[in-house]
Amino acid sequence: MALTQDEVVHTAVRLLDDVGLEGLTLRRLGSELGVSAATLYWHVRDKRMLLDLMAEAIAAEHRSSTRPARGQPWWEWLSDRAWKQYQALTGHRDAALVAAGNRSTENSLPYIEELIGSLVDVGFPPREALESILTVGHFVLGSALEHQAVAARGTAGETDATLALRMREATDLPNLIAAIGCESVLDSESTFRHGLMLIMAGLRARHAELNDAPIIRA
Amino acid sequence: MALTQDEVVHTAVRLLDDVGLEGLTLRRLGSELGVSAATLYWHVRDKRMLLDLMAEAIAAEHRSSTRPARGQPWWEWLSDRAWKQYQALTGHRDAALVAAGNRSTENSLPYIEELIGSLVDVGFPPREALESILTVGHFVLGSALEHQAVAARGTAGETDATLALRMREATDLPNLIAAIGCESVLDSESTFRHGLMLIMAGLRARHAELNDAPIIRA
DNA sequence: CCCCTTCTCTAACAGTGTTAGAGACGCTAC
DNA sequence: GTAGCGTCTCTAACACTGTTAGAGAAGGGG
Repeated sequence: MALTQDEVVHTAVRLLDDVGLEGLTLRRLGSELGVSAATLYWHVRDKRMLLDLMAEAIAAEHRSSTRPARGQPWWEWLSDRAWKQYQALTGHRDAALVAAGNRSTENSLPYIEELIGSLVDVGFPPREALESILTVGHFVLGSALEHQAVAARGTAGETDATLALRMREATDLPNLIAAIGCESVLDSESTFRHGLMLIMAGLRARHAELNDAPIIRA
Repeated sequence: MALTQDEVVHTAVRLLDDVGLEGLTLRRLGSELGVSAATLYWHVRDKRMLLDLMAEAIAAEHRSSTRPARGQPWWEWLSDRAWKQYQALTGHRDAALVAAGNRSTENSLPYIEELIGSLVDVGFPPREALESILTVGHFVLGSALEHQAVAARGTAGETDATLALRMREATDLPNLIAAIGCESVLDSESTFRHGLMLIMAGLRARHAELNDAPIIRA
């Protein structure tokens, strides 16, 4: 049976997990598919386009529950969406880097439309809803990027442990040492959750400012 | 006079502004310095290391006022730091991408130490101060990345205007259209400011929770 | 049967990061 | 002065990359 674009994209994602972004070469992907590298150009215009499709496939993995469940507070729902997005990005090796260079196609627009709708429904003006969703998205991307940069640093170069050790020896970084504490190293997941909490707190404050104040409400 | 590493890094940054990350090749950089490509390997171990040094040089551009001015609220000071960092990243072409792939050296540790110190001084526990600063950093990186991705999309491929136009024709994206409004396109600077405002609001709420409540409550 | 679309191939091109090894420059020690 | 030595730069090449031109196999419809 003839090779299809979906097949190319999906085995490209699987190959990315194995060999990382640097190892993802068209010849390698071709041999994975039992096909020459040139053949891939029949299914995909560019390597750039392939990466775009990959980024979209990864982002679409966890796209669900585009509306809050019944009785679920909107901030919990939004937090959950951000968390899923973060998981999708950190779940595949170097996926954040792929998404970073990505020029997003317009396939994500309906999804964003639904997100905005949910925030508009609870009282945010459309413009502000969009800006807030973008804010969450930027935070997610930056966090995933940093998470994977740390991971990449671990494989090659000096590990985090030695870095932490050197810090402990330095007496001129008291606050940093106090921040990391006795635990070996700061894990990026708790940092992500903290940041998400901050943004949600800001969003709720803003929501109260917008909706409670004008309408005299108890 | 012999070439120095600083010279290499700085003309590399200048070259990046001209030709972008894709155009930044070692041979091109060499010819810019009147030197062969192989020579650069005397001053720099890798291309990866060169990029790391460039990212650090760019990040260090706007590093100043590591403490709030007298009488300046801490959140305004922190906002300003984030804004300067954002400017440094968006001020150089593709700088966010360079910073994204960067394995950060430890030169930034003293800077982070000072930032934490300023937040600890106003009553944040060290751990939370660090996580909050990282949160701001991730948001800045993600925002800069998206800003430059949009810019790159503008040069090659279909422009934002046509994209916006197509959206306007679609009747199934009412909220998105309402969000963008009659203005041509959403500018990333105002989105950044909005996100920053959200994080600062969250931070202030958390600050109140930490410092005011315990006195009254427990 | 022949044409035509769809898919895949081989061969090559221009360019990349990177390395080995050979020099040129300037300083210091005899 | 000159021999030696570290510092810096060169040429030539290697292995690889994305990408393209053009040739060919497979199979269905006139």
